Amino acid sequence: MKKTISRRNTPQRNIILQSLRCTKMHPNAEEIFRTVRKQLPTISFGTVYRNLNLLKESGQILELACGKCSSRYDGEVRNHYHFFCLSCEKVFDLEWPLSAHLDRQVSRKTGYQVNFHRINFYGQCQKCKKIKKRRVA
Amino acid sequence: MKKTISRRNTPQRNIILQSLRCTKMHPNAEEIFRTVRKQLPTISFGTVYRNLNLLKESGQILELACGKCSSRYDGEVRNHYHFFCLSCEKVFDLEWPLSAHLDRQVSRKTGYQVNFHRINFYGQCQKCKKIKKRRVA
DNA sequence: TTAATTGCAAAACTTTTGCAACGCT
DNA sequence: AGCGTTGCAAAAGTTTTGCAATTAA
Repeated sequence: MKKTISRRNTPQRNIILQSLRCTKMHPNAEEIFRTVRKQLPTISFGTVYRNLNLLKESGQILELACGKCSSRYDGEVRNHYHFFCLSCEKVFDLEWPLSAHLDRQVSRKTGYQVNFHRINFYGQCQKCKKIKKRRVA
Repeated sequence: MKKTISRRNTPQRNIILQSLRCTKMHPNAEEIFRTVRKQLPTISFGTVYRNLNLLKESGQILELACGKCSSRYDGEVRNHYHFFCLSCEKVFDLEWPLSAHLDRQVSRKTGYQVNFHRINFYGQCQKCKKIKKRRVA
């Protein structure tokens, strides 16, 4: 008995979604705003946030929690894991097999209803690893 | 060659740390502020945030990212996984064996230097699962 | 003594919202 | 026409910061 909400097909929404599908940078709302404004110079910050929330609710994008920094968004909705570089703050997609049974296992053991899980890895990306090394030497 | 920073032992810092070690509620900064103020009525919000950041940097507490909601803090620093209830927004510790080799495996495969990982499960806790059922019935 | 820390208030930053105008369907 | 959506600006919520006073070492 899920309430269906009618949604319009606006250029703002389409361009935001396209811009997310065209990048692997996991941009935050401000970066999305700056990108989209090149095509739609009058778009507002409020519209960007409203559409990001709508797209998230309808399952067309993912929102990645990121500690104190602003949320980042991902146009690839097939579940996958992420690596967060603690130095440059970039986020990378991992090609790593999903632990498919994990949700069911945790569900059974804990009694929670588990819908999905996320795995985040933290450390230094290749570039920042090198910079660190150089600094120490 | 890590720079050592001298730290003082202030009642504010101690009480914040104690309050986190005494709870499994994963409170946010505001809840910590309210709790600590019972013992230290003059403590300020700025002091709470500054100490949470210092305690996090020195590895005495964990900060849990939580999407758009404010960060939550955990006094149990032994790595463990969490369950986030999407309905009541509570956070629960999981007693689940750590995937100890995962960091090394991802490191080897990707070339990133992986320091640690987090696994977050999302869904409905026991209580919210029941409420949802009742609503549908 | 002195440098880290505190309390306070203001600022910075992220995200949401009220509202009138606009434009899909 | 009807109502979802937009742009704008103001507000709300979270976290940081400047500064003078305080305090642990």
